[in-house]
Amino acid sequence: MPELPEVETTRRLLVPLIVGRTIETVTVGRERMVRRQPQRRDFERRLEGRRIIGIDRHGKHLLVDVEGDVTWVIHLGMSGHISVAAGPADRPPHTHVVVVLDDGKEIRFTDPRTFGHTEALVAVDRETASFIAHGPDAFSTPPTKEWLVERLATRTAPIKALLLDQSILAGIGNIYADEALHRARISPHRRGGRLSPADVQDLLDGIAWTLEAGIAAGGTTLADMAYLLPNGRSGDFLSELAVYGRAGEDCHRGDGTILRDVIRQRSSFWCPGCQH
DNA sequence: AACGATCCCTGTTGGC
DNA sequence: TGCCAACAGGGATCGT
Repeated sequence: MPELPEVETTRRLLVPLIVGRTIETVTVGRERMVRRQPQRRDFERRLEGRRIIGIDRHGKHLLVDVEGDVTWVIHLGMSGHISVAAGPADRPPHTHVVVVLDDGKEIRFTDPRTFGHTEALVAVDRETASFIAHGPDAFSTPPTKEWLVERLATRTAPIKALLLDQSILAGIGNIYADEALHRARISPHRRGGRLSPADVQDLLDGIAWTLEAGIAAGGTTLADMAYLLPNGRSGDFLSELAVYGRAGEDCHRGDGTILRDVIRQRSSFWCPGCQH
C-alpha cells in the first residue's frame, strides 16, 4: 500500500512525464474521489488550461504545483496508483480521474478501494485544509531527537500507533512503522512517553534507514497490489521486509520468531527476541 | 486532550 | 470445487 517510499517513487517517475505540460481536460468518473474539495465543481476548472510547474510531496500526499497558485493534491489511499498512458485505450478498471495533457498523453488515477482522494486547492484552501496539516515529513525533513522526545513525552499510546499518526510524523504507514521499529529494536507496544532519548534516536535512525531502503528499492508492492508505479512496474522492497507479513518466520537476527499482534485494529509484526 | 473503536470500500484469501 | 465471511488499511469521525 502506498506509504512515503511508494509516493516518492511515484513522484520521481511522474516528474519527467508531466512537468512542463499543460492540462487540457479533466474528467472525474467517480465523485467520491474529490470529496475533500471545498467546492466540488472547482476541481476541473482550476486545472484545465494550466501548466504543471513541478511536483512536491508531503508525507503521503503528492502536491502537483500548477500555474495560477493551484495545488493539485493526490492521496493514493491504500489501493491507488497513478499511470501515464499515450491515449484513452485500455484504461484499467477503477480509473476514476483522467487528466489529458497537451502532448496527448493522459494521467490516470486508478483506485479500486477508493480510499484515495484528489483536490485542486488554491492558497487559501491549503491554509485551512486540515487533511494536509501534517507533522514534518519523515524522510525529507525529519525532526531532531529533542523535538520528537518532547512530542512523545505526554503520550501513553503504543509507539506503533503514534508512528501512524500523521500529525506527529508524516508519511509512515503500517509496513514501514513495523520495519522501522524492528530496525530500532523497539517493541511496538512500548508507550510513546516511555521511550528514552536514546530510544528516540534509534527510532529516528530506524525510520531514516527504512525509508531510504524503501525508496532505493522503488517501494513495496504487495501480492494483491498490481500496477503500483506509473511505469507499470512493481516495487522491490517486499523481499527486503524483515518483519511485515512474516508471522511465524524466524527473525533474521536469529533472536526469535516473528509475531503478529493487533494494535489499534492494525496488524503489527515484530520480534520479541530483539525488540524490547 | 488523547485514546480507541468504527466506518468507508472492493479485491483477495481462507475456511468449510 | 464453490461459496461467503473475513481481511487488508489511511484517515475521518465519534464516544469515552
